[in-house]
Amino acid sequence: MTVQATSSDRADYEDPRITRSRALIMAAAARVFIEHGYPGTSVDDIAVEAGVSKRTVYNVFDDKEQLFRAIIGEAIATAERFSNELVATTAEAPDAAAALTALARELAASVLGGRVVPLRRLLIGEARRFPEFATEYYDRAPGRVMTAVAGALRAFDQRGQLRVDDAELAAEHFAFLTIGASLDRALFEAGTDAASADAAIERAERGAAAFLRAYAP
Amino acid sequence: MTVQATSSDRADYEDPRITRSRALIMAAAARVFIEHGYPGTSVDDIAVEAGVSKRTVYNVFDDKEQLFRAIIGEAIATAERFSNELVATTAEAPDAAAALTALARELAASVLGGRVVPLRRLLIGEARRFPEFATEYYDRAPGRVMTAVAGALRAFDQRGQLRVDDAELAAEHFAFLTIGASLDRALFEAGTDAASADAAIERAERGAAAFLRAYAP
DNA sequence: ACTCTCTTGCACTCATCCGTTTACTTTTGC
DNA sequence: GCAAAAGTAAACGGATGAGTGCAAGAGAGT
Repeated sequence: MTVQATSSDRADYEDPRITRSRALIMAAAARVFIEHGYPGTSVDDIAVEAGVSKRTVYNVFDDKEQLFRAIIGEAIATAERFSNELVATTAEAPDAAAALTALARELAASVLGGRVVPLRRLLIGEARRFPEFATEYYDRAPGRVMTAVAGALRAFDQRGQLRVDDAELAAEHFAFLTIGASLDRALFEAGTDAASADAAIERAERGAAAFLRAYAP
Repeated sequence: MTVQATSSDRADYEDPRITRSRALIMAAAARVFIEHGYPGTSVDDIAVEAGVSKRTVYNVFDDKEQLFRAIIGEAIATAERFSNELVATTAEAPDAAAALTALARELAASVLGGRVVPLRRLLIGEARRFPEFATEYYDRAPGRVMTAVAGALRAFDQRGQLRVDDAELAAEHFAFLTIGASLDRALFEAGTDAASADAAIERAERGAAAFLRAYAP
C-alpha cells in the first residue's frame, strides 16, 4: 500500500456523477414523498421525477426505506437550521410588544409559507410507520423555537415588561395563539395557502396582542 | 308487477347477513385504515381483520375506495355528533370562568382521549388524495365546536363577564390555548396518550386561565 | 489513450394487490 | 322443505412495485 495520498484515498471522496445523481434523486424524492407519502410513492416515480435511471437510484441508495430516511433526515435538518435563524433574529429586543408582534409575523410567514406544512403532513401521516422521525422533528424544530421563545419571555419578565410564571407554558401559549389556528387549518387544506397568507399574518398579530393582554404585568 | 308489499319491496331492506358483514368490515376497515393509511392497507388485510372472506368485502362494497369513503364518512359523522354533544352540555352557564374552565377540561379529555387524534392523523396524511374529506371534517367537527364556543363567548360579552370583540377569533384563541399544544404534540406521537392525559387536562386549565386574563373586561 | 466507474435502458424475478371467477356450503325468507 | 341469496376458500388474471442482472455507452482520473 502506498503512503502517497491520492484523491481515491480520501475517505470523503465521491465520484461527481454520484454526487450529482444523489442531489437529483433527493430533490425529486423529497417532492414525490411529500406529495404522495411513503407507500404511495414508487421508486420508478422518483427515478422519472429525477430524470434518472431506476438503476442509478439503487446505485446511490440501498433501498427505498434508506432513501426515505435520507430525505426526512435532511428535511429535519433544514427545518432545524430554519428554526435557529428564526429565533436568532429576535433574540434581544427592547420593547416586548414590538418584539413579540414582529416575531409573530415572522413565525406566520415562515411556517405557513414554506415547506413546513407539507413536511408536517408527511411526518404526521407516517407517524405510525416512522415514529422516531416524528418525535425527532418535534424536538429539533418546533421544540427549539419553543425553548428560545421561552428564554426571551423570561428576559421580558425580568425586565418587568411581562409577567411570566411558567415560561415554557407561556411560549406554547404564544406560539399557538399566533399560528395555531392557521397551522392546524393548513394541515387539512391541501390547496394553496398563498391567498390565505395575509390572513394568517393578521391572525398572528392579533394573537400576539391577546398574548400581551394575558401576560401583561 | 304486484301491488302487494313484501319485505323485498322495501327500499331499505337488507339481508341480515349483509348487515352483519358490513358492520364487521367497517369496524375492521376503520382500524386498519387508521393504522396504516389508504395505500398501506390491502383489502385482504381488512378481510382478515374482519374475520370475513375477501369476496364478502366485494359483495358489500364496490371497491376499496368506496369502502374507504364509507369509513371516513362515518367517522366524520361520529365526530360531528360528538362535537354537538360536547358544546351542548356547556351552552348556558352562569359564571364565565367556571364554564370555560370546565369546557377546557372536557375538550381536552374528549379530543385527546378518544379516536380524534388517529382520525386527524389519517385525514391529514391523505389530505392530498382525498382533499374533500379533510375540509369536510374540519367544517363539521372542529368548525362546529368553534362556532358554538364563539356563541357562548358572545353571551359572556353581553353579560359583561368578558370583553370579546371578534368572537370567532376569540373562540380560536380559547381552543388553541387550551388544547393546541397537546393536540399538536399528540399528532406526532404515535405512542400512547394515556399517561399524558392528566398533563393535557392541566394544560387545558392553565390555558383557560390565560384566556380569561386576555379577555377579561 | 486507458482503465475504472457510473449511467442507462431493458428485461427479469419475486412478491403484492385489486378485483373476479369457480365450486361449494350455509343461511334466510317464504 | 326449497329456492334465492350470501358466505367461504382457493385460485386466477392483470397490474404494479421492489430490487437485480446485464450489455453497452459515457464520463472521470491518471
